[in-house]
Amino acid sequence: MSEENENQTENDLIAQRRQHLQELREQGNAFKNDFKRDSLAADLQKTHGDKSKEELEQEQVKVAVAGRMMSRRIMGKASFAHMQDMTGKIQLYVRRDDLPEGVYNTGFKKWDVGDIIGATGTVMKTNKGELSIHVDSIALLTKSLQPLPEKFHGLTDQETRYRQRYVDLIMNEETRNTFKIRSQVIEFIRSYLKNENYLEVETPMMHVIPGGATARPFTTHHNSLDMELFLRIAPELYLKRLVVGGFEKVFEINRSFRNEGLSPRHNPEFTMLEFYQAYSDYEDLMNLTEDMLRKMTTELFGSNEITYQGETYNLDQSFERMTVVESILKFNESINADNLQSMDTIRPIAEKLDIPIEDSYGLGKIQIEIFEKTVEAKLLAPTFITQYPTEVSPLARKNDDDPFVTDRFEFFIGGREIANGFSELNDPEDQAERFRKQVEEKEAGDTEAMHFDEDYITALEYGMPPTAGEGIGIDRLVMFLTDSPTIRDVILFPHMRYKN
RNA sequence: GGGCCGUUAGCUCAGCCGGUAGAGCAGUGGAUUUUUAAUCCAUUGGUCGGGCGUUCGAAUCGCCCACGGCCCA
Repeated sequence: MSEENENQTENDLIAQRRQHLQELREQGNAFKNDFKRDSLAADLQKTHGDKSKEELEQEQVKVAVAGRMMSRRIMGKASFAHMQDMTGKIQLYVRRDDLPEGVYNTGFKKWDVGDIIGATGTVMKTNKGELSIHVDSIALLTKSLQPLPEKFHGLTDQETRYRQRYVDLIMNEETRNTFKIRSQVIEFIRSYLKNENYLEVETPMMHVIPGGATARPFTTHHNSLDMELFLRIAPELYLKRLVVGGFEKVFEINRSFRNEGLSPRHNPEFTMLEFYQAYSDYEDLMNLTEDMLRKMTTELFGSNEITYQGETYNLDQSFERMTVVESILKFNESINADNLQSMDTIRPIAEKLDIPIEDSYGLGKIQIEIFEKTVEAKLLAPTFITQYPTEVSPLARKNDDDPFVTDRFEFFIGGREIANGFSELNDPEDQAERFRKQVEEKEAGDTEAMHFDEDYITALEYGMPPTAGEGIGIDRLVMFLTDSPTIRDVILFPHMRYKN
């Protein structure tokens, strides 16, 4: 395509900027990298924001700043521009007669909003009281060819925000803030667990046998080994191998992958914290979870009150705890406890709720279906649900008094599952039996059922100390903490369909 | 996978009982030495998501497709 054609098919605004870039190229290196800044916008606001106009005139503080020009108001021989760096914005006051000859008219006035610039000058305050920099030298560092969204409404189109996150980040402070909080959440968890003597580890992302959860995996292929591999659906079985190995407290924060539909709560790759500690049980982990979340909100927000989608949640009060069965009874007045205890009586309940019952479903599975349909979304206040049926918990330790259930909990807040933890099953023979059941279900057509992992059984046969483990969905936790309605708002580059 | 809604200028949006596309911001030219959604005058800019159909005529009506959003599975 000739340059002429290219310009014809290209938007006028871009063509114009390309022309500007061409002129810069003719003057020398158009992508110079010789400007050093010494100050950041937020630091300047913090250090000088409270000073008076007169004080600043006295002090004559010289600074060098750099960033993206976000707006510009030309008023003849003087102009105001806002420049944004990684910490925030600062206003520049640019006067023709304070700059070297020609810079103002043939340089500054021809630059575009969105360009990356560097400026030196003196910290000042305008008559209206805005901290600014009275510029004495200014340079264009990087030409921006793409026009930015409008200054007032900004970028609101969700699709563009996800597909071109860089534009979203340039334009929306809220977005920047969400991802800063995400980073802080992860940083907090690391320091909390390290403080508890945990060791951070990395385990394989590519599994020969996908395990640790019931979900469909992505498959891939290793060329030189000519073998099928699976992207991990959970790190669980590897982390417990490490506990066998003597790392009695381990955690991993990283991606897992599940081959399922997209939704406001599901992204095919998502981030989980999993942690395991020996000589502990699931109650210890409930206590730890409660403590960790409370300290997290205190440290990050200075408060334990979180507002999510219009509801306020207080994490100060101790979190509610109830069993699966108790919760079903609580939210279904028409159901009584006995009805949940036999196939004959639970079937009609499930049918009434339009829950399709597969032949392979046992009592426990049907209980969980009823729970998911009638309870989950109503668990707004922070709540631990405990005693999950053994049938749906193939890696969890059976309860000593009632082997129908396991010593397992899930944590809910705002009607969403955030965490899942249990006393780990460390009886290798029981575990082998559970795997066999999973394989039966897989053979009966359940694509999400687990494989039999022989090496994992071997590991347990060496002896895993009594251990409790938990997984926390980082994306969902961050959604809650940042008041984000969809998981896409907390993942920098969420998965999108290919768009031509 | 199913239902509903959306896709119009770079951005944010009008126009949708069919009559040949508009506004604000951005851009361009001009005025302006403390503005801040700066202001004032003038002005450029569109395969109306894609395709097929109905019609003398489609941004507008119908069908199909793509992408997105919400709800359900």
